[in-house]
Amino acid sequence: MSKIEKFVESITPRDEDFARWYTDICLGAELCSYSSVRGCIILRPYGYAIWELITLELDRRFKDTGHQNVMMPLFIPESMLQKEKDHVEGFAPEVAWVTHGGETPLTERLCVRPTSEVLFCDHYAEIIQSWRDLPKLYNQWVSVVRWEKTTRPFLRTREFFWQEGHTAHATKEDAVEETLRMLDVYEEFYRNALAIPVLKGLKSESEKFAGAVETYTVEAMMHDGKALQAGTSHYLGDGFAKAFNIQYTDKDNQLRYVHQTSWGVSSRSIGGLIMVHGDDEGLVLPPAVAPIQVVIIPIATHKEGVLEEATKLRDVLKCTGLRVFLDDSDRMPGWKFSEHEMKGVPIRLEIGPRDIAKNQCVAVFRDNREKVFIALDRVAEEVPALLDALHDRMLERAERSMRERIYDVERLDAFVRTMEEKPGFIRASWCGSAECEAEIKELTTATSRCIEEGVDVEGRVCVVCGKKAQCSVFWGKAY
RNA sequence: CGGGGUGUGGCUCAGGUGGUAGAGCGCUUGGUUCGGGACCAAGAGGUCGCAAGUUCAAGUCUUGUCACUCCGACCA
Repeated sequence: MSKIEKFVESITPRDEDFARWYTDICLGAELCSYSSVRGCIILRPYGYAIWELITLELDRRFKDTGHQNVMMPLFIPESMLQKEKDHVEGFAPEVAWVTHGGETPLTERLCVRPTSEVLFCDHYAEIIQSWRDLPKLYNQWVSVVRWEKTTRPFLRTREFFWQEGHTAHATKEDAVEETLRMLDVYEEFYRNALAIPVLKGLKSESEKFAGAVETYTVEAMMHDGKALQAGTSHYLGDGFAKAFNIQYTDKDNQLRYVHQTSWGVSSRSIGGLIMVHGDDEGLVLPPAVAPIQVVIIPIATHKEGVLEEATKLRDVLKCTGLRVFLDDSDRMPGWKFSEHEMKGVPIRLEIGPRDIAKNQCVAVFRDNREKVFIALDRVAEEVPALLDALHDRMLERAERSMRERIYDVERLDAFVRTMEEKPGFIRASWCGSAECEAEIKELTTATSRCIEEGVDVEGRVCVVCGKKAQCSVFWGKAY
């Protein structure tokens, strides 16, 4: 074993160097490659397949809630971007500009979209006239560019893939309802598709989206205790509508401004998958977004009947609609085991001469490595149920891991000490002032992740200044 | 933007004091193997990041430059 081990490709142990472990997985599981442009990645087939499944899961939910897909242009004229003041100021530092067409300088430079609020607004101003035109429930699947200085695969890339929903409503109530509805969609998606539990809530003033009235977020806790902003949903109010003159004639023949929302989830969610579920053997994927849900590994393929039985097994499983892969390459079985563990395949089925003699196969689960025998004529019924159970275990484990690492703190010194000593989130009351929030960032580098919903803080005081608390906040170091 | 590090086959790296490039892994072909990363044999593959300079001679020395990477600052 030790002689072999030397030659075996291995990844950095997770708890030795989390950042290197993360990169090792991205490359080792063949999710992505670095590209020749710093901060941009190439999504390889396996990584893209995961993204494709994520988009399918989300898109289905968007359609179910009445949304339509559109495609806006890649470029935004500078003058259009500048119409909403807060919005430009927020994005200006990280915008990429197109200045030339061929050799000819452009009369107005074009921004490569960092997000598409203004494009949607410009279009909405054109197509919305009457209350009958509302609501407009649009979404688009595109990539956007933000010229980041520090980049990491999936977590912070200069170009990333995402969906951005943009809606226009007649009233504030409708828009706020939409904002919260999509936040719930995100939460449900993260739990049921990615097996990732999230904290849901409102962002503080300093953390909210440039140009929004309110920003809601779903925040997930990674294995190292840091927070990943996993999705945001913004209530934009009528600020954009006023800047872009998006008005409609209401039933009472009065001109009114629309109220808008926007919301997005990006390819960063893949980073979340890696950092929530991965282990020292590699990626661990929840079945819903696993490009291969079941890998079949035949043992002793040169022996009579093995490949035939393995193929039969594959065909039976395919009929149940599962994504199955029969690895009949000429690699050693051990090599295949490791390879598919690295790729996070939820269930491995082994079938060899000894199994065939007993009319069974061996199932091994990626999450807990447990092994069970399944009768060949029971595979089609049992495997789907085993996958469901695997998803539930993954979610449960992630949930426990998060809950166990949220610490309640009442005083600033305890806050600082806890943040230093224990990876995870802190739950602490806050007066709502930007000064106190800044002080915590200054002392600990942690930021407010979101405001806890439905909590009565009567009688409580701010963890920093000791004045009357306005709300309970989750704090953490963030990616 | 500041500081450190690294650029040599696809990958990881070796090449004291200059003399015209090597290993392991991977890859190709054939054979034997197959229940946790096999073995044997024969092959293919490199203008040493780029550009100047010193020298009879540069992977090696000098200068410049570019890229990547780590730490910090910044950052939705």
